[in-house]
Amino acid sequence: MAENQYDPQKIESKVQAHWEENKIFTAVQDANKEKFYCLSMFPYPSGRLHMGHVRNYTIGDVISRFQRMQGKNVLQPMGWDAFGLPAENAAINNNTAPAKWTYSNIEYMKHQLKSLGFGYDWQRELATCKQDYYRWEQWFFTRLYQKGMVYKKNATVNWDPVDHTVLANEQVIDGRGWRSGALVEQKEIPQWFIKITDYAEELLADLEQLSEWPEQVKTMQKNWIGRSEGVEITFKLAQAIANIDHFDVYTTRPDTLLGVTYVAVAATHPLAIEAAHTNGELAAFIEECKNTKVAEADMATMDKKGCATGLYAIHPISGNKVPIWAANFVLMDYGSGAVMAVPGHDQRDYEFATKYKLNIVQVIAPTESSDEICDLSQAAFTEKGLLVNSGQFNGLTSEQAFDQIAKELETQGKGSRKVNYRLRDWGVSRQRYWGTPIPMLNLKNGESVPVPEDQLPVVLPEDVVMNGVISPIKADPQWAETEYEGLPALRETDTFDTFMESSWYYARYTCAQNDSAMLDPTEANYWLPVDQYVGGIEHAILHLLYSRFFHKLLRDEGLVESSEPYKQLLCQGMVLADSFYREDDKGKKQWYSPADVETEKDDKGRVIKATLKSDGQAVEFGGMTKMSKSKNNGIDPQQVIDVYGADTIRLFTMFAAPPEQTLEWIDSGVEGANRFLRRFWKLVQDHLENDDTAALQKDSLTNEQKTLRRHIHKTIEKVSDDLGRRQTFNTAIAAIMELLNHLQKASHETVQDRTILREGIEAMILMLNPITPHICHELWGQIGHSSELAFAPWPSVDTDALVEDEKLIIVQVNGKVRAKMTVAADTDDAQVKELAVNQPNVLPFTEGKTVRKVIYVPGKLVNIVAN
RNA sequence: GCCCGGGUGGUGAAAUUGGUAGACACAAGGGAUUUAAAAUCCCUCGUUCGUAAGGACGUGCCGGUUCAAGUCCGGCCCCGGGCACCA
Repeated sequence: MAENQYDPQKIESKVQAHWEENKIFTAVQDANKEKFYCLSMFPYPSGRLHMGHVRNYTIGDVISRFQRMQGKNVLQPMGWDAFGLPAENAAINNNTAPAKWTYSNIEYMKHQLKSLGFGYDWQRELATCKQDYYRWEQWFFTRLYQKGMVYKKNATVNWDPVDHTVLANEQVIDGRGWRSGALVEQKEIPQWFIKITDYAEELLADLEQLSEWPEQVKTMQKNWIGRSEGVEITFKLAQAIANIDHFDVYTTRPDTLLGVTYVAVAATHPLAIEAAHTNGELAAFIEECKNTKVAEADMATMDKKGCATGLYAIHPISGNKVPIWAANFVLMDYGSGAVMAVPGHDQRDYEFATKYKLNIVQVIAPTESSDEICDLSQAAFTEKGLLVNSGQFNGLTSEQAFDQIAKELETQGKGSRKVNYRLRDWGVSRQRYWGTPIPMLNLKNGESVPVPEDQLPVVLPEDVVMNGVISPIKADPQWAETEYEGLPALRETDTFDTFMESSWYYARYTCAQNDSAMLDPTEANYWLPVDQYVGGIEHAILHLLYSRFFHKLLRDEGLVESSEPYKQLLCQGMVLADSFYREDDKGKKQWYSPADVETEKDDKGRVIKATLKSDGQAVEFGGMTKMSKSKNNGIDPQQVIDVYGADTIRLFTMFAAPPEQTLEWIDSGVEGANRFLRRFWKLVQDHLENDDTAALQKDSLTNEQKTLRRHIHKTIEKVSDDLGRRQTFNTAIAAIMELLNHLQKASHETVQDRTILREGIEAMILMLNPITPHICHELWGQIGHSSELAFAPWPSVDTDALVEDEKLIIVQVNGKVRAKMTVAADTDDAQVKELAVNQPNVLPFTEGKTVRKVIYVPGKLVNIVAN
């Protein structure tokens, strides 16, 4: 009997060994099969897998195995997004080196991935922190430099004035440095940029080709790129200052130009800085503006403040003098660092003008209104309309005025039409250690040149000591010293943004071991583009946009032929968990794992009280947020794997919710998934006790047998559609569960009964294989197959089995269900309506009323309209 | 603040093109089996009125379109993601 028990640990290690020995998931080019490249976003090796990883990689594995059963040549690789900030912090906390910490995490997480039974081609494994990977990124960057795609300019960073270091946005908490507690300042430092804006138009236009991407993601990208048509206008200064006699602004509403009553420049704009030399108030204001975080969300929500510069500009059309203000909401890094202000027709300008008592002039009147005056006492009028108070342009519509004013400015040489993008060039410099060294040299004469190809890679030393403040390669002056054409030169000590590595890893997998080129064109062009990409929705903009951009750069370098990297995209919803913290005196938050916290919830499920189990004292509730290292709310799947096995956690994860939906993790329910697998196991064992079967006699089936076969084939039809087209794994599993319920209740008295039961069992094994491959592999062998289940063809639907003799029709009166009736499938429409109207449960609701209309939705529903 | 999602029983969810709201599970309650427990099997399970048949109400809130709305439209509320140096 013991042999008959479902023992996941035993089965899973056996089956995983079988896959490994037989190299089932090793992918090689094959001209006879259609290729299918399935990719899941690679993990940051943070230490252990969390539920978000399990969800992501199970989805990818289900799709890969499903496609393999469709006869495709499947490539599914895995690797490590190994550079990044957490390694530096962990190194400090654990008194180790980032490299050592990272490699040991990779080792552990790789073991976890293998124990979950994911079918990866491990021969293609890569880690971005290894020089055989990043050397090609360095090489490619120098190519981009030579093409003029790379430039250096000043950009703003968060500066910790105590630690003398640059902070990531995440390291700024309530405006203070997370270690020092010092008020963070904005600082301008020189950084490298890649001209993604050169590709803005193509990145926008090519979204059209991505028919298998979620609309939501395409909309987000489109809005991020933010194409607008407007006019760039030159304002002359009334009086030049320090050789500056003009500046430019960009507007999408040139029709409101005559409503400009002031202009606003960034606090760090040269005009503001020059004016501050003789204006103490302004100098103080500029100083104050330094104490904001650089994140856009902070800029948008802060109080809008300004200070008059004392300078004036000449309005390009009216010739009036308008004051120039410095304002904290104008970004120097974006556009020209100056904006024109139309308080009558822009809400932000309106609020600013009201606060500082600046003029508000109406120049647009509502089209529909007979009265040309609109009420500007409460808010700006921001819609388009007819021009007023605009001299020669009065009476024009906003659209006509756009053209006329643009034309006038162009004629006078004071402006021109311009297409503008919200998208900014990609700043790739980071002042951190654990990243790819930027392959540039700084010469004595101030020039910068790329590291010559024969000196690549610039290797990052791995055996270092972190002091938590300064990057080890910045701390060691000798590291940077080198020569260029016989002259002393200093290496760049900044490293790349880690988005650089994740922007091209999908391509490198096609030839991960190649040490003679970035990409092998025959491999890359065989496998690319990725057919299915799976990853978290939180990457919908930045990673996916950078990656699309990089693909176009690779194309233009002649390394790939396609224009887009990812054909189909599935954005899995995040796995969320409660988060809890305590704040210390400095305001620094200490996060506690939900596993260590006891909560009380109100009747709406909101947390009203939370206490730490270890000391019984209160902790603050930080909301339900995405599982992450930084909030310490990742739930470790290892315990579930240890207790129930990989198949159970895979099944439960896929069953809990549709893949795109946010999932609030609760582990009750895991038990149910395991129960299902045990029932499935038992069904097969019971069948094997008497598996005497014969060829199916389709024309001598009883009604019960016909019904069971219809269940089997309807399930195959639904599961094929759910796994293939809809990618709703939860409903596929529900359908298979229903089928198990039917098979369990089915008779196995006759040979014919057992033959149909076996048909159902085989279909179940095949359909569950993508989701729970270990148990399926084992049962496939037990029922007598010697073929490899991973390559078994997907079951096909017998359309004869689907035919139904009768249909269930719902009968409504005025939209409310009053009866249900079963009619023969060939009953004609008039007869169905007649039957419906005369249903005993219908008559009381139509009595005394006139039947106005009878609507029949064929095969489904009759609605009788009566009053 | 801006952009993108989401909100359905005690819980996770289903309803695919506007056509039976709650499939499939979890939890709970009741029963069978067992010396006992585990495991397994059976039944009940949106709220409410009713002995029952059946009725009324019900998909975050308010309003609209339609024979028919969880689904479409308008306005709000709440929750989550992203906002360019977390990955």
